[in-house]
Amino acid sequence: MNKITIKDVAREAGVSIATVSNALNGSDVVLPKTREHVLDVAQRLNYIPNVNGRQLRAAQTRNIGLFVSSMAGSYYGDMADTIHYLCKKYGYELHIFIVDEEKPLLPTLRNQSIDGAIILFGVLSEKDIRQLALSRMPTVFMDHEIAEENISSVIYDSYGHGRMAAEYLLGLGHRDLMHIFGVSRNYDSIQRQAGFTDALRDAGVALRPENILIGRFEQSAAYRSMHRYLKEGYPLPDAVFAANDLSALGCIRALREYRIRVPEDISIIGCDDHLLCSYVTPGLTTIRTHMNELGVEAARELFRLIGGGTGSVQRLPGDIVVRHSCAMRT
Amino acid sequence: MNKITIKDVAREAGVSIATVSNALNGSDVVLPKTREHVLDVAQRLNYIPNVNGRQLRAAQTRNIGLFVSSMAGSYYGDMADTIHYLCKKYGYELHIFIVDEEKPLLPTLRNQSIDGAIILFGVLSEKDIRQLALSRMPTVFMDHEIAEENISSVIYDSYGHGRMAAEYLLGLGHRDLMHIFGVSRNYDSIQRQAGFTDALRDAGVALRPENILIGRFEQSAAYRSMHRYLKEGYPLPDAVFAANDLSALGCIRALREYRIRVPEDISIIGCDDHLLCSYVTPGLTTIRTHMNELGVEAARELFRLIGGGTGSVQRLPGDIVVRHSCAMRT
DNA sequence: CTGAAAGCGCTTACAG
DNA sequence: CTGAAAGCGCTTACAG
Repeated sequence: MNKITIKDVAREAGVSIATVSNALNGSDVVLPKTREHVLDVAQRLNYIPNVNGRQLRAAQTRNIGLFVSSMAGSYYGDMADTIHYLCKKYGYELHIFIVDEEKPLLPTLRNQSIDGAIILFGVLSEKDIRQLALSRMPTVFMDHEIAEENISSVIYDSYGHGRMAAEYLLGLGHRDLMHIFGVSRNYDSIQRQAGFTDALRDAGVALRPENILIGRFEQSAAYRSMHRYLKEGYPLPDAVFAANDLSALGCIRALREYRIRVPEDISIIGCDDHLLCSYVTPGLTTIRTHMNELGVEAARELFRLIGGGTGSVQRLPGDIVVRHSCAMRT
Repeated sequence: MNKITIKDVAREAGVSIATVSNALNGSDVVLPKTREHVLDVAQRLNYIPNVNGRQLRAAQTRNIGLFVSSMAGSYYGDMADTIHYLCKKYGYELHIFIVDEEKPLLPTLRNQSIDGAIILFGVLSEKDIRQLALSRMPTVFMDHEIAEENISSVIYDSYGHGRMAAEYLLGLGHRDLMHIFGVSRNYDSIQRQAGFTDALRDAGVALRPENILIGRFEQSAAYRSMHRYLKEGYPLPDAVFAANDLSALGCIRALREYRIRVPEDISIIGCDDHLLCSYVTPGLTTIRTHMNELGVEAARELFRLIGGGTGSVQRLPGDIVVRHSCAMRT
């Protein structure tokens, strides 16, 4: 068990630990010759600085924390890579944490092992937020809207996505619409539905209350909801806006079992532009939400905050990717 | 900037910092009454223990590190969730790090901010491995075979996967086979190819050298290789074993452009059982590698090592998921 | 049961 | 340019 510390290096090199520290940290006060010697010894002893010792004393950690609810399903993976890439570019390490809903997030956030945080998902109470604001820890939220001195959010324009879907379907001549809703307390879900229903209302088009199904952003839940809907004999709508692509696919699966053709009998538009969209048949028309750009903007925003900038809210617009799951009303 | 330390709590509660520490850590030496009082004060002051202070002193960190090359593409995301779940169950925190190929991995590993590591991907030199062995840090590798006192590996039986694919295709009557290779220095790639070619050799079936194409585990690379193969007018093989599902899909895309039908004209088997397999048409027959179980086993193995167990090598067998991309030779 | 004190490994003014 | 010393926030023997 060779636990080499700065002391060992100092002794071996015949200098003080202060000099070792200075040499190692590239401080230019130390004589080049001394420096090289220290570096040599450190290398030879396989010296690895202890982060805890360093961080206990140092003002900054050069670590960024990324907090995610889950890494599954290819949603956040790409984004994590993107954020990691940017952190590296700015000279920071990225630590990814999967958030445990039962465990308070705040302690980890305020641990002072990180200089800033990007929260892709995390439940914080009002009180937590107030504390976070007081702590001055630069933080970027991606799961809802908030702005404080040291807190920004970089989010999807989910309200806009909802409107966009509605307007696209209306433009194809559809009038009897349906929405596959996501998750009740999810900000994007709520916003997408709001945008969708507002656009219908603005166009003077009624939405049957039974035409809002629960999809929970999952294939299976959307499948079950749609299946039940058809089984109970409700009239088939003209078109469906699903809160995400997976639930659109679940919906299509149920329709297929009833021999209802997409897009001949019903049009479907999803949201996200998931990898699957271009693989399935028919290709799924969807709203591209630019997930990676969201990651890029979040990282940039975090570094702006770390650099002393003040919090703001940023919304990323989406656009429609037309494939083959929507058709003009005949 | 309210940075509350154990000192503040001690002062406010009118006790020593030792007592605060004991109260907070649930040590039963402290009088219940004192304990509650301290806990109250800590709560009121929003005290959050500093991890660095603690870890500098404490023997264990209760942290596990997971090292991944990339989180993109839905490969490792599910596994990360699985491992996180198990860590939680064992009372450990999981820190996920995306490995930077240019940056030495060893320092992070030996940081002593973690009690153990699972390495899904990481380049370590012979010397690094020796040091790792000396450091006694419990470590589980998933990207190649290795066993030391404190080091285990839990890996796919990739050689077996290759054999399995070959035997399945031979069993369908195919004799002119092709392999879409993955990445040259990847352990699983090499093993899959070895298993495949050994099985052919054992069956006395020749493999044309030009029938090993480069797929790099990617759709696009496999597409390009297959496209070039067809363009140059080589005879169409009976069946293809692709090193993973994505490259199988790239291969299919190229075939489709040449109006070659799967499985009527050519059979294709992939590897992994990626989410996509059941979505594409035709459904992709593949070798299920049980990625999640691999994660489960890796975590279990790590905790066994942490508990004092000694290193071993564990291989997970795969099995064939039959869909619609392979047919009997007619 | 409680507290004074040492020490974990490091950085950073401050002397020299 | 170099070193002695203080101190970051905590835990843990050790006295009392």
